[in-house]
Amino acid sequence: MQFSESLINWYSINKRSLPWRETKDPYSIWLSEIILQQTQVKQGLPYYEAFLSEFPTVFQLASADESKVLKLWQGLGYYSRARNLHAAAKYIVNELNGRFPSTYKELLTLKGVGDYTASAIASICFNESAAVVDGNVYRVLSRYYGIDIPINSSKGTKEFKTLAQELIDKKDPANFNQAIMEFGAVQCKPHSPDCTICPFKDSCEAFNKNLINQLPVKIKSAKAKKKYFNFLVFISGDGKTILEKREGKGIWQNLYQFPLMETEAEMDFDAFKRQIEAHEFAKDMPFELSLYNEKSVVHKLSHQHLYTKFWIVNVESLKTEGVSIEKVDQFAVPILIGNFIEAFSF
DNA sequence: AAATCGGGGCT
DNA sequence: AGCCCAGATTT
Repeated sequence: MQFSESLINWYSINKRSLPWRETKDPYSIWLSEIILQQTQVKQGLPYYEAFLSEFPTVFQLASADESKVLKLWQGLGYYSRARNLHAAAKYIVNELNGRFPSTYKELLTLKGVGDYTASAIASICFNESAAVVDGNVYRVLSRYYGIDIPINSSKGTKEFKTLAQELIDKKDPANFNQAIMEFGAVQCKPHSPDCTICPFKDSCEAFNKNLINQLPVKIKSAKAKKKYFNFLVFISGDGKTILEKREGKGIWQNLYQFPLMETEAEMDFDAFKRQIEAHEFAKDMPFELSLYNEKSVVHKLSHQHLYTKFWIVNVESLKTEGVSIEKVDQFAVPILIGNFIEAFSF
């Protein structure tokens, strides 16, 4: 039996039961693929259910406000996915009359849809022989064929795509693609896979040369930089606080946060009080400062470690409009802020 | 080619 | 602490 055939056979026996495997509706598949980018099934599953329930078709998604889409996405991370999902939905409804793109090439024109996602939708929904190459596929192919080209080098990206495209079962691209990914997720796991029960143990290069733990090879990324975040949690006498929308570049675009003061180092109470006394907002505005967390909350992102303190600033009244405290939980916020709001409960 | 963009889970 | 996850986009 050929590699592809064995793989599909393995899949038919071992595949997990997942909601997006019960449909070929391109909108549903698209939604699942965007949610699952760099996201484990367990984490993405409740979001998939929530989105499909709130927005059953691309038309409802297109009609929604972005703020609502981001609120539903809250906690999942990589928020450009939500913004691009929404923009693409509007494009499909307004420019394509709601007709979903049906080829790899057309799918690539959607915001947030790259090589992997276009291949996934084209194969699963439209039977196109476009090979997917995700983290699972890199791992399975690099081990089975003993390929040590770094998977995140430009050469590696091309080579693995070419190899996957050669292997794909053109009679059943949908099942081949899902089979190789599922095999990577369930059997050919990153850490200590049980190779003794693997159907490919006889022909797997990495297993037979004892290279399972060396493959795949990946170029290391730079270490995360430390940042020091100080959030000002205003509380006014009439029960309001301040939330600001994050604009421009950087993390958490279009999400809300308490006014942020970033510092070069961790701030203690006296130093921070002096700093904000000198700040614009404090002019003719008496305030009482207290520190919510003496120990910084460390929020770890891929490229930043955020050392965070929440400063409670009690004032009589706000200079700006502000937000009623009971409405705070209607805003989409980073989970770092959301956790604070939940714990503090005003 | 390298950096950026989240958050959770696992070792 | 380091690595991975049904990657895409920008620099």
